[in-house]
Amino acid sequence: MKEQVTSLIISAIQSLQKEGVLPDDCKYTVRLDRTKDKSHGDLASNIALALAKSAGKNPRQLAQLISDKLPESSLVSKAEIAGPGFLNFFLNSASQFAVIEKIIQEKNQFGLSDIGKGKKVQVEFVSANPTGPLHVGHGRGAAYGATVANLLAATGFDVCREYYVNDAGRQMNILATSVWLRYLELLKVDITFPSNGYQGEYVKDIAQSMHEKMGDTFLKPADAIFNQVPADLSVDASGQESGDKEAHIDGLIENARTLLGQENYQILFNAGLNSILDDIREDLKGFGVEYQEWFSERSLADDDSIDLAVKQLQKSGHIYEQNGALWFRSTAFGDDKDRVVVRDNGQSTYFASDIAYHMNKFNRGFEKVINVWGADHHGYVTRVKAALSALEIDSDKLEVRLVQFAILYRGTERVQMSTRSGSFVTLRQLREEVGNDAARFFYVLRKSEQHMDFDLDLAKSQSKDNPVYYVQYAHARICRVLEKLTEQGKVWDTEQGLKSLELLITDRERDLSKKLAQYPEIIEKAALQHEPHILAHYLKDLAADFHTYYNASKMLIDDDALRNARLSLSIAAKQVLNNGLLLLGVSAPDSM
RNA sequence: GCGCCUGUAGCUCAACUGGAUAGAGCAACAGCCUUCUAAGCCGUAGGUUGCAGGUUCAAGUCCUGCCAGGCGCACCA
Repeated sequence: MKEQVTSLIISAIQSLQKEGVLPDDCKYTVRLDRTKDKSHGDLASNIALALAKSAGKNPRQLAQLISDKLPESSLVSKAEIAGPGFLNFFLNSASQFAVIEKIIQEKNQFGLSDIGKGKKVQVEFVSANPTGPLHVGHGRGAAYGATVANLLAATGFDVCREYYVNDAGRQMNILATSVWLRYLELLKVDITFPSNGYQGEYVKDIAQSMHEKMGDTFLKPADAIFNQVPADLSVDASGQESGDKEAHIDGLIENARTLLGQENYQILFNAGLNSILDDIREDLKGFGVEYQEWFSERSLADDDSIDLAVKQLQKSGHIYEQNGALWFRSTAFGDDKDRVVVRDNGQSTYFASDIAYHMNKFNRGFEKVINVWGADHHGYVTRVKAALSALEIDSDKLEVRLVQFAILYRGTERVQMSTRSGSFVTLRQLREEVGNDAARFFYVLRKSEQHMDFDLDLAKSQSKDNPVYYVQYAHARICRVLEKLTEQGKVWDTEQGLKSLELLITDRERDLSKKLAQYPEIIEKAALQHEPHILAHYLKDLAADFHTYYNASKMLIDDDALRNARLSLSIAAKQVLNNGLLLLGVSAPDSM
């Protein structure tokens, strides 16, 4: 509908160009917006304001000229000039209700489009280190990434949802060693658990199952375990600190490796990794988040991708050596300092893996790559983009979305989260407490870069204050009406309903229908801008329009034609609510 | 100190990427249940968009400088 009105404007401008009123070469894009104010009609364009300068006319004058040249159309009942020179279009009522039939025909296809034209897009999200369960911060990234991916798929992009598994590196060694030490505790070895080890209960669980499976295979005496290990951090009675927690844990890792041998160490390492990764997979799946690809960081070392990436940078002269390490000259691409890619001990850094990983992404042919990262990683954006530029990959093809943290509240009380003690609030706890639907909806209710307050009490409450219930309730209400219809021994006569749409004459009916017609544009906008909150807010508004309508007009009335017309409108609303909620990963219940 | 993000009604947030009189929901006040779920609906009130300049027909939105909050500045991942 928008396109058709836009083409009217374009043809008016073209005829003005022919007459020499407007220069032939003037550049313009016709913008046509939905109006906020009903007195401004249904659609408005600022074209006369934008072209006033190149036409050498004042905006209102130009608007009049354009208006005079507008071709006749059955859609538009009138076009008028208003304010500083806006062109306001009023649609006739038949075209306003046409959307109802379209929705009823297209069902769950309504709102889908092919503007993505099958372009390959990757959305990488969550990608939390497999060193412990997902917490509520990851939940926001999960809900955001999954919804963006759904939106892109709905608009015709070829989407790959990917999780980057950090299955290499020091943190994983700390996990493996933590598991081993907990295992040793089960065997009554007298040890003090390191302050920098993973403290969570889940580590003990992994140790327990390791013990059940392997018996005392990994048993070593305490003095060997702590042999030559620097003292751990400790604080004495006067508050004086001594020792070094980092050196302490590194010493323990070293001893674990030598005492256990490569093979046994690897068994422990994999036990920790697999157990936690399985848990993460299961957690995300339960949250309605599915991936096409779980990409292993370790695989990049195993297949020499990292070496290859470094060599390629070397070849193009972006690498230099200093103090025995290899540095990438990222300052040449706007970074504030150069970065090490291979350490003086010959080990490549995490950043080197990241370069190889991003090279790999673009080698797979993605035309657009979206990384969803926690806001604390924003420092990495510049250097990763620098690496892409150095590899002669267009860094604009990479879009990094930084998701801010969510702060949990119970009413007005802030919920403290401490990672230290291992007693953080996990995503699973959140899901159990408020339910998947509320969690998914709340997480995407805010723009991604907005700090967010997540009120647990509100998410659980069954009232209109809670936007999830509010939207779901609208859907359930319509289902209930249909149930009631059946109880009355009647059926919805689709054909009669669609033929009788002109009986829908109230403002509320027109408002609701207008809202429904907006849905495809909303999906498109939310998808292209990668902003799910646009959809969430829209569904809230749609639900509000429906509740208003429901309260004002009774549907199950004796007048067959009007009843079927109203049912058609409501069923269209139900369909759109259903389609929108599906994209958000939220259920559309038949009853509540 | 440098960099990124944020600052909009008492609170939580929008505002179609520069458009018309800045909008919702809570909370406050005032109404609506012999009616398909009152898990809802309808009003009223609430603003110098952190501050100060600038750009233009037009600025919450763009540029500059301040102020406040968050996050980051490793041969860790």
